[in-house]
Amino acid sequence: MDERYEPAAVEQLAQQHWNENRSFVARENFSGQSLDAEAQLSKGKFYCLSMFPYPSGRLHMGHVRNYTIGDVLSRFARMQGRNVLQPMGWDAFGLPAENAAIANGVAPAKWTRENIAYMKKQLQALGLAIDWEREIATCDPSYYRWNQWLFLRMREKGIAYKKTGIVNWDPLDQTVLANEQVIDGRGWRTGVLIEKREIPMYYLNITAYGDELLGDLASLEGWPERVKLMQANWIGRSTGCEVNFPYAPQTRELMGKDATLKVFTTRVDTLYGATFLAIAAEHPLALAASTLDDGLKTFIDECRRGSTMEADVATMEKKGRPTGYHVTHPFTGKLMQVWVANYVLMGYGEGAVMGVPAHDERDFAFARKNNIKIISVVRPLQGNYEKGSPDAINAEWCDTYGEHGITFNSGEFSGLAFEAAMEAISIALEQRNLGRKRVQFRLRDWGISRQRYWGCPIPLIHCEHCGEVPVPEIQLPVVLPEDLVPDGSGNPLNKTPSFWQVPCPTCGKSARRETDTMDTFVDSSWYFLRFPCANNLSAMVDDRVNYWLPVDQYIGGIEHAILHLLYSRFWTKVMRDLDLVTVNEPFSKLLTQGMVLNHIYSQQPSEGRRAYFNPLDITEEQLDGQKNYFAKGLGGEPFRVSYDGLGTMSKSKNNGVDPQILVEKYGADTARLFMMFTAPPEQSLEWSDEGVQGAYRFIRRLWKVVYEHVSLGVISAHIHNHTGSLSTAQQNLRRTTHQTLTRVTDDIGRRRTFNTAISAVMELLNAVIKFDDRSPQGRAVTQEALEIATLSLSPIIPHVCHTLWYSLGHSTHLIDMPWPKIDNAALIQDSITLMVQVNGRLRGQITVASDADEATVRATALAEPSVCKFFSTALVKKVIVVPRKLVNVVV
RNA sequence: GCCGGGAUGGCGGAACUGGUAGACGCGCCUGACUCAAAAUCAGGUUCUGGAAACGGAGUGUGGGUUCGAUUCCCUCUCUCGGCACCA
Repeated sequence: MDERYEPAAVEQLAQQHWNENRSFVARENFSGQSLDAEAQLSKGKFYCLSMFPYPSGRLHMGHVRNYTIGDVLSRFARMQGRNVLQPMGWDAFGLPAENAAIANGVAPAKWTRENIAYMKKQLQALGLAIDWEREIATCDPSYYRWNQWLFLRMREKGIAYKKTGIVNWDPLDQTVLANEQVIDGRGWRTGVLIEKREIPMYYLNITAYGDELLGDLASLEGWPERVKLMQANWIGRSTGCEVNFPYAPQTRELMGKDATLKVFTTRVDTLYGATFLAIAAEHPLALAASTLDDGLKTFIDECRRGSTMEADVATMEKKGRPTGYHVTHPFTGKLMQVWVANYVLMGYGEGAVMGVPAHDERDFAFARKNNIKIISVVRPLQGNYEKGSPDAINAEWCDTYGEHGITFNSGEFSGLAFEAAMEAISIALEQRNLGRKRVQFRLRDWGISRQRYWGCPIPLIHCEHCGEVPVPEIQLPVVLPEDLVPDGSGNPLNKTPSFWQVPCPTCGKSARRETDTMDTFVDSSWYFLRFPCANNLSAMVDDRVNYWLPVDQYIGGIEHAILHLLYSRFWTKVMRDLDLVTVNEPFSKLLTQGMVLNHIYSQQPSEGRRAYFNPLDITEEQLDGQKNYFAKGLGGEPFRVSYDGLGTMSKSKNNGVDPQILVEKYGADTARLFMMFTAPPEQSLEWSDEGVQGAYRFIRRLWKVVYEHVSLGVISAHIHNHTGSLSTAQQNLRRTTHQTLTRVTDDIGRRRTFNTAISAVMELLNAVIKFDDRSPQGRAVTQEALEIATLSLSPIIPHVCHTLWYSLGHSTHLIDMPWPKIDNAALIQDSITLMVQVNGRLRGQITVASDADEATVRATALAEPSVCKFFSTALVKKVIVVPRKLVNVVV
């Protein structure tokens, strides 16, 4: 064993051993319908999956964190005797490749594949226990052909269908922009005002699975509650009522037809309080009205220019304009104005809402602003409204107005509680054919068409004669040409006739291939189903998928808590309904890791875009009691920049730390140890350069302690280790060793708090250093402590432990070792220390036999001098004894 | 705006089921080694009064429940993630 710890050499040695032995290649042990004997004997499979990365060019710290967590759990499970699969792949389609093409003129395919090659090397340098033989990239035709194949199956079943959708249109570049490419309503490259366009798109009917996606959340016991809650709120199932408001006579005349305006409401109990209707700018009625009124047309155009992002809609000023149309109240027949309002979205419900100012905060504000009548029809369950009736002229909104209460002022439906009112009114509406009870989801169908090049082609052909024709299965995959270079002016596929000029599969006449590609969420919605069968070229999945699925542990960023996870659950259920998989849910356990944060420094130049500076290039100075920050200019002269707080590491904020530098300087083990030690996995992690040094120091200390121990000659842990023959100090170290093992086993296996597992081993190492007993018994106890430290750290810092294991005298390989066993005999303690409080304040401590009864504990506590000086025994009211923890004397 | 998290020393964090607040690490201070520095080792380090013994205060804010609250309940503030075309 070398005296010095040389990470590069140690890591190369371990990785070489794993590679030569193909240590991480997973085997199914699967033959036909039943598992073979070997698999039955083992403790079962463990499919451990970390979210696959987008190949952006270089690994970032979030990746290191994500993949280290997965690796620790994989290696731990392996030591516990599980058959482990830990695969890796690439989420390889997407916008950044097109942006790189625009910036550098390099083809997205080339850029992406080069990035994959580089990042793969980086991942391998981290020593992850990955089965690279199952690697997949979503941009490979052998992968995305199954996107296309399944899309066609969905289309046959009506799950995939076509309707129009709204996109951001840059009129100068003649191109569709993603939301992130629209900044303050303008195109990111052109700076011109963005327009909305309604174009035909393909949708997946995820709302048809709404009830199941919601209901099955309950079965996901291994998921964090907060993620399930977020998904449930996102799905947003609500029971309500559809109400049809008949057109008023003069509106019937204007429209030239007799019809109703349909709305959806969850508060039909407030129907008598409805005083107006509000419709979305895209609503057909709004469009009809705009032809008669130029002012309205201007307003509608303005609304349609506005953002459709929920966050923007919710915060913008609520504006509206009357259409001039009227409808009548279904029960009272009163005339009601129809308004166009910018806060009503066409995509939700019916694109129209009934306005009940007295009982809805948004309607209240709208009515006040536009002088619309306010009528209260629900009173609180108890008492009266605190600030008077909401329809008082000067009333301010208060939340009680929106509560469920008792109806009044509602004709025959007065005096009913919420549920009863909902029921009675909806039945009455149904009888009049003017409405019905209905379930509505907040969840919308999933639009998957993208007017972009770097994605999976949608396998359809448009023929003038035959309409929309699916590409025949035999012709799949529709291969994306890889030599095109987007220039920002629309999808280059549209300019490539060799791609879109095809004969119609049905009639053979000249036809046009669909040039839209699929949302990249499609690619990531089933990749976990492909890993088990990655080498199957003739089917999307095979029986192996049912051996490995569900994923036993899924690990990924909290930012994916809703969309990616919901789409994956949906896709899995669709595949189940097509008899392709048997599982209902793809992921049994989910660990949502927090983001990796770093400081952000920036400066706003007099013109142009804000410039961001890497924290490494920032110097700090105290000036007038305030911190000032400086970056260096091109000539080396410092200039002041502003500090913008903490944010996730990102290219755009220039606050990333390159893990490569870390690995080169300290080695992969230090990088892994730091990431696991600094924060528990679910919390966000603040970057700290000093912390890395600390991790490195710990590994060197561990190395040194083992070195000093083995220089005295190797000794077996099993010799001289019988509790009876050990000194108190020796017994104490053995107890610490097995207490540490107990903690680490629980911390990694159940709690997934790697930081506390590591600190437990640090404490053990500190105890070993203090112990320093060179007697044969002492050295055997030390040997045991160091072996357990090495084994229990091996999932976290596998390379250095690989070498230390040999150094400790073993000829076996660490990677083949099982998790060590806890020796319960070593844990036994004769006496324990209890805290003693007086009136809840800590006043002293006592030591009692560990099996002392309550009376003894009580007596010892009351006799303790540091305690009884705070009271006179006669005044003791109560003594609370918490077994094995504390005594509280109440006086 | 809505939905979901978070807030504990100079810093990252620990305290798992309501029972010793600050484990472990970083940083800093003192000392040892050294011509010196780095590295390493030993000791100290929540604030505050005190020479010490021993007290007082203290887990974002304000309130509540309890013998006892970082932990449970309510209020507010700040902050992070998501909001459907970033992935």
